[in-house]
Amino acid sequence: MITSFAGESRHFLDEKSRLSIPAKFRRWLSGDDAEYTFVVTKGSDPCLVAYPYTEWDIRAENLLKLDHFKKKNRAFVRAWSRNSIRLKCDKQGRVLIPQFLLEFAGIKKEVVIIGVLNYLEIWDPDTLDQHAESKIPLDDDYFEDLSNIL
Amino acid sequence: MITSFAGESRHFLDEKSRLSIPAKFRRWLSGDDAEYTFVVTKGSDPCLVAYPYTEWDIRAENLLKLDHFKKKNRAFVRAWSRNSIRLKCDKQGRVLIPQFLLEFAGIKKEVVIIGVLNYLEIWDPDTLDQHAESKIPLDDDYFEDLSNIL
DNA sequence: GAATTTTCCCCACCTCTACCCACAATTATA
DNA sequence: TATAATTGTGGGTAGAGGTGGGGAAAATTC
Repeated sequence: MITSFAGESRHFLDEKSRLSIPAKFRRWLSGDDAEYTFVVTKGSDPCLVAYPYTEWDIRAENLLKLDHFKKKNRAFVRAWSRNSIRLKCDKQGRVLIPQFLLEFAGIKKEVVIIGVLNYLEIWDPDTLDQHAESKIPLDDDYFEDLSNIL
Repeated sequence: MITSFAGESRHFLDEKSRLSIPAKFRRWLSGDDAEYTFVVTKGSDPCLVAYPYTEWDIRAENLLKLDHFKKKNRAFVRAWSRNSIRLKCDKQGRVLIPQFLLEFAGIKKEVVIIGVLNYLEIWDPDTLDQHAESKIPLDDDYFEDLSNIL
């Protein structure tokens, strides 16, 4: 069994741009570790993604194996790494998300946090609505592929 | 778990050409060691690279294994070694980077410091933009290869 | 050996972070 | 249902971090 997130919740950035991580997610993110450390980065969709630190670390270890004499690899690792921010909740369970990440996701005040299996997604509500509206067509072929794994 | 750098931050050289190493990177660079010693050298890209001393040492050990009867190897090791400068932060967490290294990276006043897993990169912002813009094409084939390790 | 330059320690200042406390709202428990 | 515990949010404040600059010590040059 994997540690998995589920559900969503709605929050607000406070005056100081701090974001409360919902308590249930917070515990999942950090495991039993009381440090509440995790990694936030840009998602493939216009949202932010938060990994438990252990998840991120596995990826980092793998990227270390890439041949750094190849320019492509250096470029990829650089891009991947510079957007990944290691965050720690304060004693109230809040984190300060860097401005450039908030801007990337178009987050102003209101925020939707979605648990997606082994990571969290952090969305601006409007962006999320639009994104969901532009319904990606899930056709028969797609479900046929899915049926192999579900 | 590895000590790994992530994220980036922006700094300025002060009047005396001193560069503040961001506190979070500083701690990672030097491990538990309070001496804040690390090694800076020319990167493979037009930037400077800073290794924790232990990381640099591993590389040095590996280079020792090269066959020194081969001219190419001697030339490479010589170039690599003469550009590697051991630096120590002052009590304010700043280092004085030699002029020839600043020139190599085209650094004038503003600086971007990027954490890349097991080392730091130090860039001139404009150079970095151009370098990122000249997007090394990361095509589908590339990501297909990547998916094996991520 | 004197003069100049370079390096590095120290102090000062301001900003930003993260701790602390507070409290309302919600959820859990008796 | 009443009470207690947890959670989300607000805001004050101490301290850490980044930057600037004076001046002593060390190194270099003349």
